[in-house]
Amino acid sequence: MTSDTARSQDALRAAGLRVTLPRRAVLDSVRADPHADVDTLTRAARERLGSVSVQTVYDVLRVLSEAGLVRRVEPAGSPARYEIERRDNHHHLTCRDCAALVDVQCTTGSAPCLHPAISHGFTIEEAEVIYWGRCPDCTASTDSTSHPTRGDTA
Amino acid sequence: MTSDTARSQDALRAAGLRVTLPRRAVLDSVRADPHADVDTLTRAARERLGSVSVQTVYDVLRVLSEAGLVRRVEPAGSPARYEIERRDNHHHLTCRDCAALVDVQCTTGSAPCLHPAISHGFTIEEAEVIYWGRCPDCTASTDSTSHPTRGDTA
DNA sequence: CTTTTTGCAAATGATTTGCATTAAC
DNA sequence: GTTAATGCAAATCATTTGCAAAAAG
Repeated sequence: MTSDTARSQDALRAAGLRVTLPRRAVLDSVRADPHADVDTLTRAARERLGSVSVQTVYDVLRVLSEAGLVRRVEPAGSPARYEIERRDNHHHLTCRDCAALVDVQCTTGSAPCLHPAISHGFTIEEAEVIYWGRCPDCTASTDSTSHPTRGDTA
Repeated sequence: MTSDTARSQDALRAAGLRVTLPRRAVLDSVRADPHADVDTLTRAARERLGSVSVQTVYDVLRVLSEAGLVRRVEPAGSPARYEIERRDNHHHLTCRDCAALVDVQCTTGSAPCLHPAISHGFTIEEAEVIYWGRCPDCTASTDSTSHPTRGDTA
């Protein structure tokens, strides 16, 4: 028990973030329940703390995501879910009906592949690939310069 | 002009859908402006029709998506965008700053690949892969039987 | 003429914002 | 002591729902 909390504390320190009870509780909760959504994480954090506001959980998750401690998974049509960032290039398998979400580790090394090593019994209908990055304009204006208003569509 | 509208009319008929002015207008608009969002499509459809309600555009897009005529692209953090379904296994490149969205055609045939043939000048940070399908439970209960409430998390 | 589609208004639900209070460093 | 984090309420924004009126087959 203490070990997990200590681990979270170390992770926060290592990331240069202030160590607070809500941050430790949320990070512990993400570790304890991978793929939990904000609502679930709020309840889990409350069990550890007594009380935390939903907005604080949102704030903590945003900070942890930006710091690279957690990864936000946001399949279209269901609320965002969170997992500990493992930097292992794993992907996700999700159910169109019940929104179940499981990890998939690819066989082909670093490149995503169409047939995941373990399909977990899922019937796979589609592999959705989205490459995230910066467009030429935003890459150019990345340092401090103002970039095109978020929301513009190309 | 007439050719596009006729094409949409044929596509609707072929899909077994009723042909209505809003449906033709929205389908034409998607063809004319790939990756447009609901708001943009509503304005475009209004230019063609005089008036359509936003809710109708939503309804039409849902119907067209279900019929396989259009494909919904929903990168996390920006409103859904739509394109004509081409069934060509192409993927998307999106900008974290301005949400620009462009198509990517992979070189490796049917399997998604990490380095898109044409990067369009984007700085690529991450390849997000989500496999869509049905989990074992939902696969089992696919025919008429009720399935687990949408929203359950695994 | 029967079924589907449209339009409107209101509801929903996840997420963000602004600001005063409190806690970390 | 300063700066940053929390809590609360209210706002936002995309999207859905319910139901009456209109149009398609």
